[in-house]
Amino acid sequence: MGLDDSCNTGLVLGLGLSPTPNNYNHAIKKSSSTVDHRFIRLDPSLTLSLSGESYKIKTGAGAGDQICRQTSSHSGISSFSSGRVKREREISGGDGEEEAEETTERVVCSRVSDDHDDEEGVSARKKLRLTKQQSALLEDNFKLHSTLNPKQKQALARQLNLRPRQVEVWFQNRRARTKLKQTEVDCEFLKKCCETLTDENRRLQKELQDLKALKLSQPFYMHMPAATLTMCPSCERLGGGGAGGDTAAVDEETAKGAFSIVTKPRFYNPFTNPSAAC
DNA sequence: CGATGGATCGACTTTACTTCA
DNA sequence: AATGAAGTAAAGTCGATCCAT
Repeated sequence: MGLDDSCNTGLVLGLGLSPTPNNYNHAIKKSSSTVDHRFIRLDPSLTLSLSGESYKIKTGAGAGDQICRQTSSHSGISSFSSGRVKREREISGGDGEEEAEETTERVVCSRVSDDHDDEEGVSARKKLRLTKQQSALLEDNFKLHSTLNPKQKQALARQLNLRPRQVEVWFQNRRARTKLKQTEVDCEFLKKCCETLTDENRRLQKELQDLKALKLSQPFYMHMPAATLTMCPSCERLGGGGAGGDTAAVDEETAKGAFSIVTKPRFYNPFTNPSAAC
């Protein structure tokens, strides 16, 4: 398309009705004849993707601890201070924090309680905070495949000491975050495109005005044979015309008027055809 | 072949928790 | 130190879709 890799940032840009590669593995895991259209969409839109996306998990605790260290109880939420949790996270953020960590209870911990998960907690919805280890492992798995089949989910849940549902939710939210992030990147890129095109449009409008003014002030050009006009061969710019405009920008009215200079119809592409450089 | 139910997804929302001024 | 607003992420809900029965 010519828009690809425009900014050399590792972004891959596509435009048109191309399949979005999101969850492609999931889409193609189904029978080849019935590709799930939820994952391969044909959108008439600009698509942009990071070649090596990395998502930074901001928080996390318990780098050195076990995947799940069940502590006090389900009811612990209201009994701890936020300062304590904060400290714990800070401590566990770096390396070699095992010692300090040992002294700190894991305030909120995921646990496997497949059978009677909701019985004790009643309606009090408690918030799981994944440990750093859990997050890292989930992240690694996500890099391998952004969706999980039931077996993978089970295995991962077992490995992480979480419920399969929790693994599933994590992957769902993770995909959502990826998509959101991608949308933001797309948005920024389109904003830049818009700005570039606006600038170019402004420049061309000015050029057009200059040419019109030139046409009015120098009517003798009307009688000059086109062949006598000198032009820059590369950009078709008039060699001795004062305003120095790009004649490709000349509108129909002007084109069929004074300067019978044949110009190639061009579609301006701000990335592959930076006319400003001419 | 159509109906049905379960599984899974994305989209959107709610809520528990954290961070920061 | 306490507090409230804003941000973040886990979890809930809902509708759509696929697939086996």
